[in-house]
Amino acid sequence: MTGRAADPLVEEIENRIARGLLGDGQPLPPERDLMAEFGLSRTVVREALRILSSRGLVEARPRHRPVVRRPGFAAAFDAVGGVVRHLLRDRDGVRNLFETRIMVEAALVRQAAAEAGRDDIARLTDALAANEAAIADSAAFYDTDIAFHRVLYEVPRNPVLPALHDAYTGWLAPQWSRMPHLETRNRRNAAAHRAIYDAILLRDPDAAETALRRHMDDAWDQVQDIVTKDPT
Amino acid sequence: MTGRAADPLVEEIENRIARGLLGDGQPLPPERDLMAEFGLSRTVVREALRILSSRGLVEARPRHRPVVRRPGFAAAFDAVGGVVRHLLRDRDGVRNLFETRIMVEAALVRQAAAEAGRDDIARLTDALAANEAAIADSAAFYDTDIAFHRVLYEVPRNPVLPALHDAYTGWLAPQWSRMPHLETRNRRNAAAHRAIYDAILLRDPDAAETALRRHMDDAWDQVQDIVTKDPT
DNA sequence: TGCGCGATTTGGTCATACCAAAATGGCGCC
DNA sequence: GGCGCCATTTTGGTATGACCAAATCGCGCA
Repeated sequence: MTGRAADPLVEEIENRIARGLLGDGQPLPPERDLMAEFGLSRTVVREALRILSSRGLVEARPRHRPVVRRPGFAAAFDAVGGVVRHLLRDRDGVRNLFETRIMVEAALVRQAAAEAGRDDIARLTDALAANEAAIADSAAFYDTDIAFHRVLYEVPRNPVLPALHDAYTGWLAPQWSRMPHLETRNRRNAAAHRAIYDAILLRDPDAAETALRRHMDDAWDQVQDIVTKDPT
Repeated sequence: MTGRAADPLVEEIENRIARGLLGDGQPLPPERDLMAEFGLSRTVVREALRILSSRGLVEARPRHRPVVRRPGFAAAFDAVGGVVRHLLRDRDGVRNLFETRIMVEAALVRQAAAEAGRDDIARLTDALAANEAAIADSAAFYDTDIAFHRVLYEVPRNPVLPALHDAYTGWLAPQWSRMPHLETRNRRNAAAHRAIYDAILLRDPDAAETALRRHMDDAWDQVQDIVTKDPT
């Protein structure tokens, strides 16, 4: 395919990570050792490290030894961060992404309404209580708001979904943080959360989806005018 | 944050691309020009180019000038390809990813049943007809199968979704291609497509979702035993 | 006008050197 | 004897310069 000299090294390290020879959190061998072992120049070794880093297999903080990361789906979403932030420069990009989030969460609340277990309900209850208790404190409200939504992503027990939630919130945070945080807003959002919660308790997927969509559309209205007057 | 010397250069090129100074498909200036313009060593310039490449902003084929690519959401999914392929090495990874696909497509068929327009229906009709006409030809059936599903991703008019579909099919293709292609299977799958199609025509989201889930679960059964005995 | 071949450009790799930050290890102090 | 501080070593980041091979460009020829 490519024919890069770094490819064999990349592949070898990938294999070692997959086999567990290089465990999670363990530092990679020094670059000079790698060039000795593979007979490659440092240029190529560093090239390989950068590729591994961009794939999320290795975490390369500036002046530190690269650290092995057995990648999870979170690493995957990390890898797209750069592009996505680019796509969020215009309002359409933000809207498109947010629409997919609405779609996903609509599916999630339907699923929660249909098959949430006892423990899922319990965690939803706790998250909602924490959220309502934080209405007066906008910073805390923001956190508990996110936490409430996150519980929805945890219900299906699929590790892709919590990672997706983290990605969504991380990407959209810059937009949302510019939204004015008012107690009346908080109260409104907490009420929306409760509506979703109630519908799930009632095992009513349609009502849950309706409540979720109302909530998300409302949230969109809150930020829309702000996103519009984006500089740059 | 990082303090890399390459960062200013990366940022500058990102800005030029965002501003349109560097148009889509246009080759980037030669590395030697960039080092002259920014007073950086070629090492750093190449580092910057690799970063841009990993972000999908430039397409760097091995021996060619890097080409500017105004990134779309497709580029984003491209960027994750490496990690995802890693995560698909074990059966759980495949299952987790496929489950998200089921969830997304379930949401899509619901939406299609609820609000597909005349043209959407027309394209679904055509795609289904093409699929049924290809039952005897497994290669063609595979293509038209994908095309039928793709129409579902196009209904919401959100560019993220077709890109997601391409990503799904690309990632899962290695697993699916090892599945035996039999005419009886094709007939079964085509029938499932028709069931989904009928439910959409009837404007019945619940029936559409049920048909879709049945179809996808069936598809999973077809590959499950194959995925299991993955050699690595 | 179109094509082919050679000169030039340009990306890929290598070798070396130097710097600064990080890791290391030993020394002295408590 | 244990713990923290400092000098040494290790190691990643960057700069230079050179060479090769492929890609590109341009000139001349048919």
